[in-house]
Amino acid sequence: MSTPLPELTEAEWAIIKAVWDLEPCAAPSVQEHLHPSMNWTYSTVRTLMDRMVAKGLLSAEKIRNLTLYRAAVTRQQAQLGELRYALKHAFDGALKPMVETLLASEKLSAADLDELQSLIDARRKDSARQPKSKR
Amino acid sequence: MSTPLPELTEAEWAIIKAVWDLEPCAAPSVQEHLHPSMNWTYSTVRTLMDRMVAKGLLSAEKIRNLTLYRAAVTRQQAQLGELRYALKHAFDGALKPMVETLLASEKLSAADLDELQSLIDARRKDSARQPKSKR
DNA sequence: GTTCTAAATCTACAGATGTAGAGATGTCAC
DNA sequence: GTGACATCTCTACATCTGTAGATTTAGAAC
Repeated sequence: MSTPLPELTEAEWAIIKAVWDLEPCAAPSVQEHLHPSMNWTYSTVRTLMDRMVAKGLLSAEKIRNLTLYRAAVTRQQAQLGELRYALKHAFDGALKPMVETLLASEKLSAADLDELQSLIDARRKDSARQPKSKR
Repeated sequence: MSTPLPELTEAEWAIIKAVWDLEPCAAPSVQEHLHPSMNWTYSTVRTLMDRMVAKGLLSAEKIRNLTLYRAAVTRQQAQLGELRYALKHAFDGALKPMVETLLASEKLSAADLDELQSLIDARRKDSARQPKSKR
């Protein structure tokens, strides 16, 4: 737990998703991969990627005149970072209102609800196995 | 469908929460209210608030030499904006993985799980009453 | 009216972000 | 070694964000 869960900008999300798909990869590949959706030039992509390396979101390894990039945070970590941000600021850390808002705002099929149901059930078993951590 | 759900920075969250608490209110009150936690000067608070007015997050009404501020987005809207951002970028719009991550990452008591349970049940009833499609 | 003061206005600046052009350099093919 | 091409490096600039000092103004108190 060194890095304190990142929050990414939209541009950074686009880049890191491409990197997750392509890694290890060079900047030109990422640029090509994103070109249809983002229309960014090589320079733009490269600048973003280097700034992300500086921030610890990507790692770069230089081989000859080629720079290979890799993600330095996992998808899980990035997802969690975003969730935590919302949880902390929009909901003052209270999980239930957050889930409530989520459930209320999205259209969910009965099947979706079933799946959520089983997530909760699974969770319940876990807690049973490992009784209340602390209180 | 007026404002397309906002995303707020940390500073903006601090301000708008104060405004929700105090509105209608003048900038000095907000500054005082936040001083213990944020330690911002009046200038800082005022600048932030005026920028938020420009963005449509707050509204301002000038009375004599006093400017009264109000929130221009509801707590719900702001919360949803944050959730929508996470949902869209971190989870590509897929709700279930998002809830799953949330449940997996937070420590939840049996009581919490019960509450989530009843949220889902309530949701299920709604869907039943108003079968799929519009809402 | 002069002073005090609360509130406002104006201006500024550093750092982050989005975006990209221009030029340098390494590599391969002859 | 000369080109052609791929890739990199450097620099730039506008906008947004966090932060705040300096100056001005409107109203209150004498």
